[in-house]
This record gives sequence, C-alpha cells and structure tokens, in this order.
Amino acid sequence: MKTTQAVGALSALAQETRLQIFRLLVRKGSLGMAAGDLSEHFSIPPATMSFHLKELSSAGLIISRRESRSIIYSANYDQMQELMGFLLENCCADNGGKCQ
Amino acid sequence: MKTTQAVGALSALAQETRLQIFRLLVRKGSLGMAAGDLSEHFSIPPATMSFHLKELSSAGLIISRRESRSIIYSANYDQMQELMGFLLENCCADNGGKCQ
DNA sequence: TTGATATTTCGACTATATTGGAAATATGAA
DNA sequence: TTCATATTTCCAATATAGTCGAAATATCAA
Repeated sequence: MKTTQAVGALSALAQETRLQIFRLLVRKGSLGMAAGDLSEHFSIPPATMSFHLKELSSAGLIISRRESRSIIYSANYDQMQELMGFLLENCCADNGGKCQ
Repeated sequence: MKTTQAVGALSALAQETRLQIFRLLVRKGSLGMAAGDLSEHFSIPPATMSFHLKELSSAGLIISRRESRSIIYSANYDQMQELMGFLLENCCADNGGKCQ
C-alpha cells in the first residue's frame, strides 16, 4: 500500500456518516446492504448517500454488486487489513524494535 | 472509543503530511523526534508543522514531552490500537460471524 | 412499450481544512 | 539581564469537502 492510497482510505473513513456506514457494513459481513436501505437507515437523502458510498468505494473500502434493481454494498476486509498493516509498518524499528 | 473520537483520529491521519509524520514517529518508537527536526526532515515551515502536530496531538495519536528547548513528539500506540479495534468491532456479527 | 422503483450524476451552495509569514512565548547560555 | 534557539499562536488567503434538489440512468413488471 502506498501513502496516497492510505490517505484515500483514511479520508473516506474520516467522516461521521461514512464511518457509521462502514462500521454497519463491517457488521453485516458478506450479506451487505442496499444503497436505499442505508439511505433510510441513516435518514440521509439518496443523493448524499450515493456520494458517500462512492467515496468509500473509490477508496476500496467497500465493494458493490447489483441484485435486481438494488445495489448491495459490503465491506472489503482485505483493504481494511492492508490499511492497518500500513499504519503500523516498521513499528519501533528505529528503537531496536522496543516499543516501550 | 466513540465515533466522534474515531473520526478525530482518522481525520488527523487522512492527510499526506500528517500520515508521513505519524508513520515516521511509529518507526522512532519511544525515542520520538523534535518538532524542529520533523520540520527539517519534511522541508515544511515550522508554523505548518506545528499545526499538523497539534492535529495529531489533539486526536491523541501522538504525545509530547519537553527536553530543554525542544519538544519531542512520539506515537501513542494505545490510541492506534483502540482505533483499529473500533474499526473492526462486531465484524460480521449480523452474518453469524462468518466473514466469507 | 409504459410506468414504478432504485440509484447515480450534475451543479450550485455552504462549510471546513491547509498553508505559511509575522509576531508572541518559552527555554537556556553568556 | 540580554541574546539566540525552539516552538507555537494568530490571521488571512487559498483549497478542498459535504449537502441535496432536480434531472438522468438502469432495472423490472405489467
């Protein structure tokens, strides 16, 4: 993972509504949730929800699949794991590996 | 950890310069690094660096200590761990714990 | 087809974040 | 003291992000 990609993922999560959407999708697992249901669940207009889903999606944090007329979004755990690994990379390397 | 606090931490990291500062401090461990050295290392004016350090600091991601005329910043691993735990909380709970 | 439903794109407005020079504050050394 | 060094605060300019109504697009059912 490169810095630019990590900044993208962190920016996507650094917003109240989007963080809540993401955490709900993390709960839902592979079941995911339709854009409209998310819109209703958070009482957010479809246009606004669409904007947020696009942000999370471009950051690679969620993926989407079509099911009839609905679009189902679900969390992308791989991207999440990569992000976390990136944040703690080389932890304490310049202090002989000692974190305390 | 509450959503507001998590958004604060994520916002602090969601910026190219600050992410690089944080990752460097993660490497440095408890040794940390002086504000002025960080400023020089990234070729960023002291005022700008101070702004970024304050952001990371208010988010609880870094801590500071004074050593003579310098202020030494270092990563706060506890806050980082908490943030990560928060992001993956209740993972797949609504899908019987199955992530696939 | 036509109409109903689900979602996205467009565009204009408002709000928030970033930058850095100049001045202020804090520490230590002569 | 007085001066040099280290950092922060102030402030104004610039840049980026978030909101959502209206219109456009996609799917399905009759």
